[in-house]
Amino acid sequence: MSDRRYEPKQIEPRWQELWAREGTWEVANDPGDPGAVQKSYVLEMLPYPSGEPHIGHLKNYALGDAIAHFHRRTGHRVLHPMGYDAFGLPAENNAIKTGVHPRVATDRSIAAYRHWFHRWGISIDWSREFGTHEPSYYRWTQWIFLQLLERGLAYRKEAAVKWCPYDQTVLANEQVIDGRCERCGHLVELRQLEQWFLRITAYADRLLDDLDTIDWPEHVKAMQRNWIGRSEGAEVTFRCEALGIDYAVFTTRPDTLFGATFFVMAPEHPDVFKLAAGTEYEAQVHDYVNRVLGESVEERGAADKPKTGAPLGRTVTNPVNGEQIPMFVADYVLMEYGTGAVMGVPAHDQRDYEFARAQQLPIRTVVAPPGTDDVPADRAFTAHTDDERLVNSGQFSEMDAVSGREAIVAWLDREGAGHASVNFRLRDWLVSRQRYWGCPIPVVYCDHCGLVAVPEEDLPVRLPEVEDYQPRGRSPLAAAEDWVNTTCPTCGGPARRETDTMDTFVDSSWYFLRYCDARNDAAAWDRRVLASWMPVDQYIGGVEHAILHLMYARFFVKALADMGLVDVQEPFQALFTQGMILGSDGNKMSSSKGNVVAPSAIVERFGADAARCYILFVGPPDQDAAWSDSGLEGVHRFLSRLWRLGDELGGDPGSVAQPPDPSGDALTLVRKANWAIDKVTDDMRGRFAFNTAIAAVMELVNEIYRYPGADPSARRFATATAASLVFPFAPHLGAEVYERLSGRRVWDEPWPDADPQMLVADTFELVCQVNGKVRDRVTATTGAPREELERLALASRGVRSHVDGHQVAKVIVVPGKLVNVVVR
RNA sequence: GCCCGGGUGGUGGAAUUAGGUCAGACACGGUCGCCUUAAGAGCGACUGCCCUUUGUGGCAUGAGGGUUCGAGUCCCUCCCCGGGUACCA
Repeated sequence: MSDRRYEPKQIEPRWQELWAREGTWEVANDPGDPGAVQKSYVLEMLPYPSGEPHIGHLKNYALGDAIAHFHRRTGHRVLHPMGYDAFGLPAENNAIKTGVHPRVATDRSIAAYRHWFHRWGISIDWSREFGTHEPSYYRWTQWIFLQLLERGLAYRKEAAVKWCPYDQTVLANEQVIDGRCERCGHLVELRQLEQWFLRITAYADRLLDDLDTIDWPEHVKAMQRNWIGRSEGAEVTFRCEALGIDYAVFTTRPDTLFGATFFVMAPEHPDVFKLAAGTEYEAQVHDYVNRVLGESVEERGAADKPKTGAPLGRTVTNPVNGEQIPMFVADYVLMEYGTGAVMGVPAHDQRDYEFARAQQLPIRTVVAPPGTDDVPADRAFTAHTDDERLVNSGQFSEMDAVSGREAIVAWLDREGAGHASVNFRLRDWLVSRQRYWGCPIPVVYCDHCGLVAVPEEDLPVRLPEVEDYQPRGRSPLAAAEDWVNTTCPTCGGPARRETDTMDTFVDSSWYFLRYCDARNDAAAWDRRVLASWMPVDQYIGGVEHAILHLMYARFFVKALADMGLVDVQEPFQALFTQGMILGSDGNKMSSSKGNVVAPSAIVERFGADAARCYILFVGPPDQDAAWSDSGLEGVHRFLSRLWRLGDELGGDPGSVAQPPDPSGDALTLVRKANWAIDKVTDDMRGRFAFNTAIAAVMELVNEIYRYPGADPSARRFATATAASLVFPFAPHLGAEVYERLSGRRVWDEPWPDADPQMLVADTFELVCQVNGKVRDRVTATTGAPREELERLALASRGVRSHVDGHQVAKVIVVPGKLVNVVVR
């Protein structure tokens, strides 16, 4: 046995240099002959370059790399590129703090990331690398924006938008978490501002329906479904006779229409002051609305907050019964959802109930279980049963709730007072940001021509240099006067550039398309090239992007498909969401807790292979796992053992083929090697069971140690097999050991096939049970008939002693496995 | 509240896809041994719990029921933990 030591520091750089020099992982575009060799596009979410990569990145790329290697060696042309999501607030905030230009800090960080990806041995096609902040990339981001603008999918609108007072910019709904800015945690305010939106709501139905066509984790689909929030119901018109205006409301419960005893509008509703004007409540309404609009989004959103509101002094007509019901303004009604007004049905809605109690409004039950006409008002909306029927509902009374609902909607339709309707929770995507470090929006404002798109040939609109990035509620770009003042592309007169930049999620909504044709200067991509790679076959990243990035990217692809620019409906055919690596204390890593594990330190000490293998071995990759130094050492020990086998057996390269007709210990080793091939292959194919795959290779290595005297050809075969199987997880060591034994490059070798003859033994251990309890085990011949197995079991000592004195009721035989004797 | 996950040794986890091999692979930690002047590294053995019957013994996969010859795995009820989301009418 060798007593030399495994030194990853000597092994790993050698392979890294070779892969870099030879461009081993580069793959050419070959749109001419799609299908000749099966393609596989393996992609990890691109990193946001900030400082140095952390342990989560190592996990992400170790996972993707294992899949990429496995696909390559199972006969696929694999596209596995890398880039950087380089625009964004953190770099800009850092610039404000340190005075370092965001471009400088970002480029520095990109260099660090690039260095570590090499050092980790990730098999990346570096010929396609880019950063989203490069003009050669954002030129096409702007181009896509113009395509959206041309089709009305990008538009400007004044709306009550979420504003972060700290970052001094507006935010998308998706970027507000519990009423706070997801970046800085400050309470978000509502402001009435004109902003740029992308019309993602036009795709709500397809974004929802097409979830059924993709292979994503169920919980991610569920989150997207919730976020899209499709509700079926009806729109019903209530007329305010005094002003002669019709107000529509959306309801999911048209069956409760007869129970509407009041009508409520959102404080932001444009008609609120008009309605109250001249009534005795005018001053009260002004006070109330002003107070509510000054509240933060969080205060406003608290669910347990008591219901408040003010009467408007007007009534509307309930279309089904002609009743005049009073109008109110109340902050529990949201302007952004539905029509900004609701009918109040206190008997069948918790919120309406609370409001009715606060305002002392009547509560009328209109849906009740059979045999009851009136349900206690405080319980009416909780207990719903299938056999409920309508009561106090005029001509619809006594109908069951389901057909009553349909009948009421049909009646409304006939009378022109309403119709069936579907509502979505999803809102349009607010994409403009009043910040510096982002992609400029390529439009100008001309006094004569109004809003004018920058012509394609003038792209990119370059981000100007500015001295001061400090956010002041308007974009820092506005200070670059030379840049802002331009000429109108249409009339040639003076014009001003748009000074807002785009949300960085725009940049990352199409980067996976650009990788396919990254060096194309004439277009964002060649459609044929795109068709040869898309969709991404396996996408890998954190769940934190379940809604934002993953929804936006799906929207972009659908919009681009409608323009005839791409040929797929979904960008990511399969998605894998990885769990986090937690600190050794089980908490999320953070510098304040002092539990941060830096990948650089681990790789320095134990090598990239050990770090990568450990992260994959510690548990199922979709689960969170706590970091453990001793666990890492255990994996390092395993790799050392494999290395020493290579050192011992690999003096002069030769055959590593499976030896013919092995017997004795050699047969045991050959069987174990084939078992490991079968197990690892199975764990990798479709599943992501890297932890058990690595465990299987460990078992194989342990077995080789157990039989030091076995025939050397069998030991060489088993060791080379272990190296070949471990290569996707520990590429340097796998390549090293395989080369020592065979003289060949393991990545050029096809993935091994298990020899079916070696997967089954001649005999097996027959489990003998009595009443379901194991009482004996005997050796039986593989493929023996049932009668034979039954006879063996009944004859076994353990079974005889438990059957003795009882009557055998029946005997269950599971061929190849067990016999269960049932006795009374 | 609603929607997803998940509860298995001292620890991370395996077995859950089709119910079947005394449940616990692999690894960490622990105990002991070999080697060594010593330490380290390495190698090897043992390691779920219980027992005044140490036995081809009993118990055991969050709790309680059920289906079955047989349940960690399937069904019902409940408890606990994690994540997402929430005044969406």
